[in-house]
Amino acid sequence: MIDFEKLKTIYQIGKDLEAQDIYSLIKSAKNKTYAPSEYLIEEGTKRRDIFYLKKGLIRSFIVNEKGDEITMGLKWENHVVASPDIILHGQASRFYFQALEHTDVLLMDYDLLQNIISKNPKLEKSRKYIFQRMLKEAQERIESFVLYSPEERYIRYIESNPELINRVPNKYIANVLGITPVSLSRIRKRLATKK
Amino acid sequence: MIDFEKLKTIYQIGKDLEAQDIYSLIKSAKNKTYAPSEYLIEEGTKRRDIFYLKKGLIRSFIVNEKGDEITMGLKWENHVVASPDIILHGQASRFYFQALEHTDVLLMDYDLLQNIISKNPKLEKSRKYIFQRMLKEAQERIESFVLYSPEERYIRYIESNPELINRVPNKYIANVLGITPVSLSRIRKRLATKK
DNA sequence: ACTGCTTCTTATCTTTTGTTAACGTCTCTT
DNA sequence: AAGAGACGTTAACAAAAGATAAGAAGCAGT
Repeated sequence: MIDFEKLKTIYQIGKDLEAQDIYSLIKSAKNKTYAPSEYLIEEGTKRRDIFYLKKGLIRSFIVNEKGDEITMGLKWENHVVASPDIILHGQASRFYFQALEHTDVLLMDYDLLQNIISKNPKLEKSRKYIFQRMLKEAQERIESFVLYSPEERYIRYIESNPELINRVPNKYIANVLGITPVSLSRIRKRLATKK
Repeated sequence: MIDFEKLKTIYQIGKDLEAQDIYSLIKSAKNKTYAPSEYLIEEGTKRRDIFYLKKGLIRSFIVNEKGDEITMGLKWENHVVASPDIILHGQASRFYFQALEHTDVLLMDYDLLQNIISKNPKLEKSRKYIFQRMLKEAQERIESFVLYSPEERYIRYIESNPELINRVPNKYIANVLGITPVSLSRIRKRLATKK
């Protein structure tokens, strides 16, 4: 039976695909849904899943020595999500990936995906595109840490992601910016009184 | 005439290549040498060069509104160097890339390289490998900003790159860590007196 | 509607960082 | 050999951030 939902998503990810390529992907990808607070990936997992976010919001966090949860990243619609520990290092994930909203994903095994891509040259363009986009995001984030103060970082973050402030608790945003929630609260007050 | 130096380097980058692939790369790649303080890439450039560092040390920096040079990154042997503005954003480079030591590189046009890779499926493995390595590096750097204090960041940086401290002025390392040279000097003193 | 929990803010205090400037040391140049 | 720069350190002060705790506001669940 044809899963039109899935087909639509895959078609959006990899344009210019041939029927055979699309079929390969559909066969191995799975739709899945997560309720708020459910985990896509838990700490210690080695399952090499990679997720494409169709709808919803995911936070990744790590539990430090003190037992505090530190939010590393926030991802939403059209982002690709995977644990860098598993995919890039081949280790068990130190991170949790948790849905903050009702979240719809398309997921598949990373190695299987890479195999399919390697056997379907047309897909290489998509792989290159996704890697480049991830690198671009990472690069920009590093820049923000090196070049800007926490206050400037916050201004830039909400300016480039204005929808987020209504979807995510500030304490998570503080972590992403590399500061404490208390400090973010003070920054917000400074900015409010300046204007 | 055969350039054995070049051949050797290319062979190290892309293992399992066929003769035709190697020939494609050799034909388009160029060896180049830079003296200390020479620029590989200058601000404003759009030349889509990508460099493989055979020997030497490169710092990338940006000049901010105050006119200060902020060092964004340091790269040395076996790293791949390119301007993210040019390669990932298609814009003119905001960064300078400057040799700090006598530096030997293999360079080629990025688009040409991508073309060659696309036409030589065997090379896809190398592309994937390089992208993954760059992502891994970026990911780890972001982690260090989110999870650790400047002091911890410094300790980790010199522990994982012990050779660097003797090759690079501290003021550049301070920038890379997202702090001022004065602050790094204080951190170094704190660490020295602790022990 | 009430209770409990989470989030955000505010306050206080300590620690760290940024800023600016001065000083010693070292290197390179002339 | 003298002078100029570059680099690292130190000092002094202001500004910001971390840590901890307490209170207010909002939300969820019963």
